[in-house]
Amino acid sequence: MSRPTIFDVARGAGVAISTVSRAFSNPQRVAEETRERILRVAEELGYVPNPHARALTSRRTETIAMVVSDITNPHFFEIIRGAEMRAKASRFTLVLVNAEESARIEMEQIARLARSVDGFLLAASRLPDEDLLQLAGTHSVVMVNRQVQGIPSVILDQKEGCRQLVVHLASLGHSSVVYLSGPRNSWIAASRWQAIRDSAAACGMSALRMGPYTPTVSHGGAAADAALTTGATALIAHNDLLAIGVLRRLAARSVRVPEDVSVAGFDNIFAADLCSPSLTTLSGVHADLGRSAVELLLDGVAPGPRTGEAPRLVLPSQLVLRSSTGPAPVAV
Amino acid sequence: MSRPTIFDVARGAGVAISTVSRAFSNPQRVAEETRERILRVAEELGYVPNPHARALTSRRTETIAMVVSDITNPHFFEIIRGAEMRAKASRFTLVLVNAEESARIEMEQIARLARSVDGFLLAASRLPDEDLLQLAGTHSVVMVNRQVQGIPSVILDQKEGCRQLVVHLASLGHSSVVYLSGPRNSWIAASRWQAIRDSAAACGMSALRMGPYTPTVSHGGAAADAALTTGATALIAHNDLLAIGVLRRLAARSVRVPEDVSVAGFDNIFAADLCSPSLTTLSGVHADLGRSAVELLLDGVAPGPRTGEAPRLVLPSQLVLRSSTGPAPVAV
DNA sequence: ATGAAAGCGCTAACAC
DNA sequence: GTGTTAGCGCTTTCAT
Repeated sequence: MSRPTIFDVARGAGVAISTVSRAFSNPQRVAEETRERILRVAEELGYVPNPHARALTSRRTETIAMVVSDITNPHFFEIIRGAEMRAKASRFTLVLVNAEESARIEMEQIARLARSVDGFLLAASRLPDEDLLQLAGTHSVVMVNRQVQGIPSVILDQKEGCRQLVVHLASLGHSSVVYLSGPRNSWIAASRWQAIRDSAAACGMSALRMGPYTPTVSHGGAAADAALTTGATALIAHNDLLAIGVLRRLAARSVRVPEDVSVAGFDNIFAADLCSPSLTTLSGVHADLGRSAVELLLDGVAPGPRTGEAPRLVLPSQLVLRSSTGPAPVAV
Repeated sequence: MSRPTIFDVARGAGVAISTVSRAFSNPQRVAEETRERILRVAEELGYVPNPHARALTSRRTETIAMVVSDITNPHFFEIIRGAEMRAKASRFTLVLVNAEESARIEMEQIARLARSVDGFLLAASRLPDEDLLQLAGTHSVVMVNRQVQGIPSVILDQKEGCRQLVVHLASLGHSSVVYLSGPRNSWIAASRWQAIRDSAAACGMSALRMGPYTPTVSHGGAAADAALTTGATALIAHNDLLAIGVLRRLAARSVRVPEDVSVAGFDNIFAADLCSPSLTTLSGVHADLGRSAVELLLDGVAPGPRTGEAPRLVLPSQLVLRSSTGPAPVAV
C-alpha cells in the first residue's frame, strides 16, 4: 500500500539504488540506456522521490518561501505572480506566507520554514536590519522593496518616482504637500518620505509628514482628518489603500477631490482605477520585481562562489495620472 | 558550523536522544524536570528540530497546502486569511499555491507537494471529479466552494443566496435575467446557474445563461455586449470582477445602470464597493469558509478512525444590496 | 558507468 | 520514565 521507493525502482530496473538516485538528480552521470530503463520503471511504478528524504541528505529542497507583510494587500499580487512564474520556470516551488504586518509573526514564520526552504524572499519586511543581516548570514535572502547593506534586493525606484509625483503636484500649483506615512518600521515609508521631502524642497514646496498609519482603507479616515488640519492642498498617501480611505473620508466631509485637495497613492492597485475620483498613483512593473527577486535568489542558492557585492536592483517606477490630482485651488 | 542536532542536546542534557525527541513531540511522556532541562539546553544551543528528518519517519509535516484557482482573485483573500489563522492556531503551516485557472497546473502543483504536506485545501478546484476522488483516496482533502460526493467540503449556500438575488430582481419588476457564466469546469458556476434558473422559474422570470467567461474584468466587455443582445434587463455575473468589467462596458456604451440594466455579482470583493455604481453582490463570511475548511482538514488528518460520512458544510450567504440593481425600466 | 555502504536527523517500537 | 535500536528514503563518497 505504501508508495514505491528508490529501492523498488532499483529492483525493477536491475540496478543499484545509487544509480536510480543519479538517474534522477544527476542524469548525465548515467548511461543513456540505463537511465531510460530506470525512468520507464519509475513511471510504471508511479515512483516519485520523497522530498524529505532528499532534503535530509542533500540539504536542498527546491523550495523558496516568499514572506509578504500582508497577503491581503493587492499590491503584492503581481509581485507574487512574477515570482511564482520565475520560480516555476526553474522547477522551484514557491510557498507564500503572511507576516500580518507584524515583525514578530514574520520572524516566527521565517524560523518555522528556515529548514524547509532553500531561501527567502522578503517582501516589504518589517524586521529590523540586524535581524535581516543575521538571517542573511545563514540563509539565502533577497529583499523586495527594501534595501539593507549587504543583502541582495530589488526595489522600485522611489526616488525618481516620488520626484515625478512631487513635480507633478508642483506644476499644478500646489505649494504644500503632506505625506501620510506608512508603518513605523516600513523601510519604504521612510524612503518615500525622504524622497518627497527632498523633491519638495527642490520645487520650493513645503512638505509635512503625518502618521504613521496602517496602510488600509479603514485608516484613511483618520489620515484625511489629520491632513485637513494642515491646510495642505496635496496629499500623498503611503499606498493606494490608504489613499482610497482618504478619498472616502474627504467625500464624507464634502471636501472635493481634486478641486479642493489633490490625492495620490502608491502601487496602482486594481481599485485605484475604480474609485471615484480615480486615483493618481505611482506604479511600476510589479511582476518584474517578483521575477527579478527570484532570479537573484536562485543565483545565491546555486552552488559556487558568491559574487562579491550583494546586488541591488532598482527597477523603474512610473507615474499614473488619473483624476484625483488637479490644479491647486486659488487662494481665497 | 552546522546546526545542533538532537544528539547535541542529548549530550548536553545527559539523556538519550529518544528522550529529547519525546520532550519535543510528546512532552507529557517526559518527567517535568528532565523536560525542562532538555528544553533549556536546546534553547542554549539554538536547537530546532529538522522538519525533514521528522517528516521522514513520522510521515507528518504539520503543513497543509491551499491550492487556489487564481491567487490574484480578491475573492480568495478572506478565505486565505481565515484558513491561515486557523492553521496557525494548531501550529500548522499553511502554504499557498496558485493553479492559475488551469486544471493541468493545479494537478502539477498538487503532485509536487503531495509528499510534503499533510493535506490539501482545494479552493474552487478546476479538476474533474475523478481526479479529486483519486486524490482524496490517498490524501486528506477538503474542498472549498465545490462539492464532490465522498469528499469533505465547505461551501457558501449558493442555492438560497441565488434565490434571494433572483427574488430581489423579480421584486424590482425584472422579467428576464441573464447569467454570465464562469469557467466551463467551474463547479460553482454550474451550481449558480442551476439555482438561478430554478429560482427564476419559481418567480415566473425567464433565465438565460451565456458564456462561459473567464471571470476577470477584462472579459466583462464581451459578456456585456453578449448580454445586451438578449434584451434582458437584469444581469448576474459569475463574480464581482466580471461584473465590474460589465459595468465598465455598459458605461462605455452609455447604457445606464441601474436605470436601463441591473447588474449583480458574487463575492463582495473590496472593489465592489468602490466601482460606480457600487455593485450589488452575493457575499458570505469568507473567513469562515477558510477556517472551517482547515478544521475539517485537521479532523481528517488527525489519527484515529475516520468518521463515516464526508462532512459537507454549507455556510450562509448574504445578499449585499448596492446601487447597481434597481427597478426594471418601464416597457416602451 | 555502476555498486556498496555510510550516514542525514529524527521517530517509534521495544526493552528495562 | 528513560535508553537502545532499527529504520524512514534518499544522497554521496569511495571503490571497482
